[in-house]
Amino acid sequence: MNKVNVTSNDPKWGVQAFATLFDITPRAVRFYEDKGLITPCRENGSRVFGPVEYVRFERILRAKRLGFTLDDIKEVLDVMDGTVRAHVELRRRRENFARVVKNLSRRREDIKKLTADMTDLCARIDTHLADVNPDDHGLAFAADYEAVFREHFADEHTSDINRNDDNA
Amino acid sequence: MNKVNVTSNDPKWGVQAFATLFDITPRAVRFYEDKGLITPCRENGSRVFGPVEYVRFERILRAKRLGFTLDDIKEVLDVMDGTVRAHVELRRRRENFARVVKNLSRRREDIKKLTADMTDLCARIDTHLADVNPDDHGLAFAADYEAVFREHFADEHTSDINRNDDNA
DNA sequence: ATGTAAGTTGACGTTAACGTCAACGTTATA
DNA sequence: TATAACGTTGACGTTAACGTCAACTTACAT
Repeated sequence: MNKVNVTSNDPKWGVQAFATLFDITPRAVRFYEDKGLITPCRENGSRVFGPVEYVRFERILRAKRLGFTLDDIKEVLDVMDGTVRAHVELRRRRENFARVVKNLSRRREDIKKLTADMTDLCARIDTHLADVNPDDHGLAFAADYEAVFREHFADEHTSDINRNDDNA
Repeated sequence: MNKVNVTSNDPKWGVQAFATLFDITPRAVRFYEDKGLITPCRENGSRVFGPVEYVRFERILRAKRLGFTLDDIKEVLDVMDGTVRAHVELRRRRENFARVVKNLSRRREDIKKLTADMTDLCARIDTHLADVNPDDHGLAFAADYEAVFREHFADEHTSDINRNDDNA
């Protein structure tokens, strides 16, 4: 329970080292600071990144990979930092966050389907490359998907009532 | 096996109707055509979208939601359409596709973690909003995540040897 | 003292994915 | 016949997320 604040042997990075940790450029890191996503401490002018910045940045990039904008991410970080005291605003953001969570499960479905599609495609390519004679390989896909459309389309549009929007 | 080409009672949409089906603008649809992602048939000048375009567009947007660029997506569609005959190029793309599939499983992890984070945050907001006295709620997060960093960081960097790049 | 490697702040350029007009053609309905 | 309603093709504007300089400081090894 004692807040000793032992930052002695904690790892520290300059902007260059920190950037390469996440496989990005120093420019990107500075850009994120300008946007207010991270606020590294300074030692005579230079930025110094520690463990706190590391975990924070991990989550930033995680969200970014999933297609969220930096403004979206800041909306979350602000709440985490406790800089959003107004209850009305907190409630507003909480609703958005809840929507995001819902959409994330839909993303999972997207990943499933895309993974299936891509592995299937890879398999088709393999068989085609292994094949000796080049037959009408290209049209296979269109034919397949035209066939199963009716059922698919029916499904989509009976459940069309409860639609909801995208990301943030 | 008989290619009857029964397009009689198939659903058809104009660009406006088609766009609203996917909750986007006609401009976006036209843009995708300019990029070569879809090629709807024409009836005296106007674009006409059918089932084929529908399923195609579904997949396009699915990939887009996961952060892929339109050029990335076109690389896939070209192969599906069979317009990439050169074996060398086919092999090249197949490798990329395989990488994409691998990265998609990492995306799943991203979703998991972000979902956990967001639901946790929502819960914290709820308890804070329900609470009567406003105590030092804001700092909770930073403290929590500083604590678990060491172990976390060690994990990250022992498995740092087998890194691989991002999307396409 | 002189590189050299690391950092800094502007300022401007760039790319993707559209938005936003403008100017125009076609069809159906009052 | 006129006036919507729906379509078309440019052409230009916009935003996010940086890249790419330039001009400069600071720390340290030779």
